[in-house]
Amino acid sequence: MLKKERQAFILHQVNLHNKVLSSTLSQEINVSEDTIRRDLQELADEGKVIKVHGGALSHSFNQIYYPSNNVYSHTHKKTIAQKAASLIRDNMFVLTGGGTTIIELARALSPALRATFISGSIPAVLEYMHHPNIDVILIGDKVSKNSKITVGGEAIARIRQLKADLCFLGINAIDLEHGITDNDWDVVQIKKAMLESSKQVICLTIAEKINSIQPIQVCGIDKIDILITELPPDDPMFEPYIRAGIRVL
Amino acid sequence: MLKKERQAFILHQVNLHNKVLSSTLSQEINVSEDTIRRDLQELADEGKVIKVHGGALSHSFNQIYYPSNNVYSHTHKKTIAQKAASLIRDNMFVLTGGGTTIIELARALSPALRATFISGSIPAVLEYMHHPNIDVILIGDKVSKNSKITVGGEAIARIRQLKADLCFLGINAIDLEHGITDNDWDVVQIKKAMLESSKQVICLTIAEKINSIQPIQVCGIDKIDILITELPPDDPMFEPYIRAGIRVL
DNA sequence: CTTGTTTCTGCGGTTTTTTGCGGGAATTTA
DNA sequence: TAAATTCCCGCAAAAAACCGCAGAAACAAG
Repeated sequence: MLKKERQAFILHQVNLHNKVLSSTLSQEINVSEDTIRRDLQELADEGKVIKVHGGALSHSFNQIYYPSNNVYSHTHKKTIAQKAASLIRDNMFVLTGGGTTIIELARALSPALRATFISGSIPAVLEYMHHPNIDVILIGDKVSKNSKITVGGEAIARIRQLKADLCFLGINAIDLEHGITDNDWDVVQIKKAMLESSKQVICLTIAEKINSIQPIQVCGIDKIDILITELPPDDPMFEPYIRAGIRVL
Repeated sequence: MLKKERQAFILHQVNLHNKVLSSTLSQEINVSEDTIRRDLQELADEGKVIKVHGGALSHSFNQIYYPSNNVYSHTHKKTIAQKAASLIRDNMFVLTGGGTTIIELARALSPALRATFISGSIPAVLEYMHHPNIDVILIGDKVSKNSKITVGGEAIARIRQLKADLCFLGINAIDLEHGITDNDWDVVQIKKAMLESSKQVICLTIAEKINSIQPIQVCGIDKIDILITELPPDDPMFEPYIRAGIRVL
């Protein structure tokens, strides 16, 4: 069998099944695994396949990746994400909501981190999936198209069964008197369940949203353990919150 | 034998078999391999064949095996998706797996369609979310990074609670004797649960995967109600499947 | 028909390509 | 952490390609 012919066959298999194993191919074509590996390397150099440990993947399958950079207050959210990521230790169970700040958190995670992330947010799960050492648990239920998270009784029941180490919530409004508030009934129910099911509750928000109010309450400020914004923790804005027992980062 | 005559014969062989070996040609025509090589070189310079180490290939070879299209068999999958979409009626409950064909199905849905889609595939759910009148139910559990669907006992238990009208499965291999087969244990478990939880099972695949085998069995062909490929249903390839009681579209 | 020229072909020797294999490094998995 | 895969590097053997070259064949013209 000619080399080109063999490579064509391999490419065919990759495109057909989205993945191939070097061992299987070497048996099918009756050549050594080294040869297969060299072929895969060449095809990968030409951009025809994606070479991975043990075989290769189809390029088209993995290409659902969108770098959304034009997010409001993007740099602010990045600094928030950095601070939040520093709280996560190996082998922790982390419960997260949705929202752009959480997405940034997902991107800020160290590749070396080994942890389990649980979320009902589809964009967040997409990001977690790209990390090498993170286990991702998706909470199922009806998908809310606005917020892109799963909502409903089933999701809440699943969350109630958990006891996570950390819970990260991107919040829309926080105020001393009314606590965390939001504007979507279903999402609020999920957030409520999440913060009840976690040992520590960490709220992420840009400073703009501090001291603002939305129609529906998620919880009082007494439930919050840590508050993270893009500002340094000694900003005078935070004084009343710190007095209320919240740690600010 | 004249040189021109010999080259004409070689070209004929190349076009006939899509490939020739210098060694066999030299035996057939009774000339030295050097002569064959010189002939192939000339034909290659004229653009008649593609010379490779050990022989030569026809141009159609490259057209067949190196498709210029970005996504492999993309147009095929679109026609499959069209046929599949035509089966869905308003107010149906539809269970779907993952894979590129299912993504195409999601994109082929009429904006006017009102239905409920249930899936554990994250890319598929992303597509369903974009539709105005579709309710999306996400099946939760641990996320398999390879296949981008949720897998595990929790997901299977949720699927078992359902009885959907239709179940669409993108399949990787189907064969009369071995039925539907696949190569990922967890995914196979999910697919098994899905086809048990649906009144009708519809398999989507490009025709190339017909009569191929993968290591793990999903189900026998008796479980399949409808089979959809890009080919017309009267293609002789389908005869044994139709005799086995499968409706082909 | 002969002769000089050009083209073609096979052959020996050298270079390049391809492939399998051994062993150690790196990575994954249990 | 240890065991098992898989990868990577270099080597060696086999196959194929390349390079001249010389003899054979073809061709043109006197």
